[in-house]
Amino acid sequence: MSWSKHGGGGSRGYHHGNLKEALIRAALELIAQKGPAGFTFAEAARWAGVSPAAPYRHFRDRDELLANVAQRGFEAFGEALARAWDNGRPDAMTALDRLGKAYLAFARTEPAYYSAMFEAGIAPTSSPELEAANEQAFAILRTAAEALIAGMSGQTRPPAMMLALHIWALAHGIASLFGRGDAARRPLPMSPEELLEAGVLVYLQGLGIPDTDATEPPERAPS
Amino acid sequence: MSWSKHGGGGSRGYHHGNLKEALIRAALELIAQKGPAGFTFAEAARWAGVSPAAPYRHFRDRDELLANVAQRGFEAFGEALARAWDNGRPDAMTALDRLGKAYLAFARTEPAYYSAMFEAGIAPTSSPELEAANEQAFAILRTAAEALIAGMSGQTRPPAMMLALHIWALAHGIASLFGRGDAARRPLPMSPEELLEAGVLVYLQGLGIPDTDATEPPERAPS
DNA sequence: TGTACATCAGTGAACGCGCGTTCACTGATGTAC
DNA sequence: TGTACATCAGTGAACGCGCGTTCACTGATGTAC
Repeated sequence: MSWSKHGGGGSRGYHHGNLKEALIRAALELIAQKGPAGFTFAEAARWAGVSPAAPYRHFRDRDELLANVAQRGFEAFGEALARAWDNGRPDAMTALDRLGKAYLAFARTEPAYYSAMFEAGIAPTSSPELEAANEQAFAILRTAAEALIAGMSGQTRPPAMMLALHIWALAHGIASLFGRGDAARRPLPMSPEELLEAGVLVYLQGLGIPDTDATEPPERAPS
Repeated sequence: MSWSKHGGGGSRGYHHGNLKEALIRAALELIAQKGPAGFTFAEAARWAGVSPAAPYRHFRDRDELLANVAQRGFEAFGEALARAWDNGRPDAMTALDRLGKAYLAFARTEPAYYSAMFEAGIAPTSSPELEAANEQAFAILRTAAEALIAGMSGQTRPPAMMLALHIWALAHGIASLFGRGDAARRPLPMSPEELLEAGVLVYLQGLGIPDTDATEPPERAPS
């Protein structure tokens, strides 16, 4: 028996047809099951229903496959963040809250991607595509940071880059310490989402956002 | 040739004398070189100059050895943090700054410990000793959080636990994204220490610390 | 102080296993004419 | 529309390797008397 063709009903003859995709999916499945360490080239091939030599037609080695997975991960991550940010609608604070939740949701529902991206020891510069995907995901955070400080005067306005890095680090810290599904998760007296939201609110408060004495009215939604 | 006896001048006969220690040190060395994944029981034994069967006298399996390494790590981590905090002398803000630097310094100078502690997939509850060491290290952060909010009135005082968790998550996020020595480090337009310090300052500002309209005088050090 | 004995800690040989990688190969697909 | 041929993608057998684990064993150490 062979599970080689998961999606679609195409017949699997001598040629697989979409082996590259199948290998990436297999890698994701294996990483999800046993972490980025417990995944081998040979097993990915077996999972795709293909001989152990076949993967070499598509990837130089295990690392190249992993880097590809990480790249896909960053692409999906960037899309999820962009969707959550939704161009800052209806206002930056509301959108930022969604962004934070989307960050944690991604880390939780796509642990395989997340660990390939951040914990597999892959250099973010190991391929131009990976680097680009990485930067594009981070760009969402930067855009959000810029929107948040847009109303501030030059005097009190903090660097957007710094703001973005702080939010990223906090979200990543919470995700990797408390937000994972596996055994390494630490117990927490609240949900990761609550912890992140509270942290970001306090932090923005420290920056003077929302700009309490600014031109725009605060216009808070009820609770 | 055999490097079996690193420290001390004891003779190595049939008995190693301190194999358990030697294996832990070997594991640290191997993890530092190749990450927590690239470390095997057999290689640790070879490193200690001992037959591949010998480690079984001291550890049930690879995971038990890893958990032991993580435990040592948390012990050393807790000590380093406690030393940096120094009971909050001369004041909580100064001590907190040292604490943050000590956190990042540990992650950077002891990457093997750090990854065994946080990235090797070991459950923090996998042994009572590990759990205790873990809690003791976190207790320092909690103590610091309590000292920081000590002067605040019950009205505005935030929960110490939350404060400690936020600082921990931010420090961990920065350490794992930007503070490592290996290839996975991401470039940063400032030092991790500066990023952390700035983040913590903004965060505390958001909480109303230092308590600008409190009873105690601010007493800021120059610069 | 010496001896007998129990316990401890490491030996070394052996096993089965899965991995990474290579190789000449072959079935399938696409394309020029 | 058909045929010849080049290229592509996967085969399957083979290799050397290091790992984890076991086993009966043996040298070293400690202790009772």
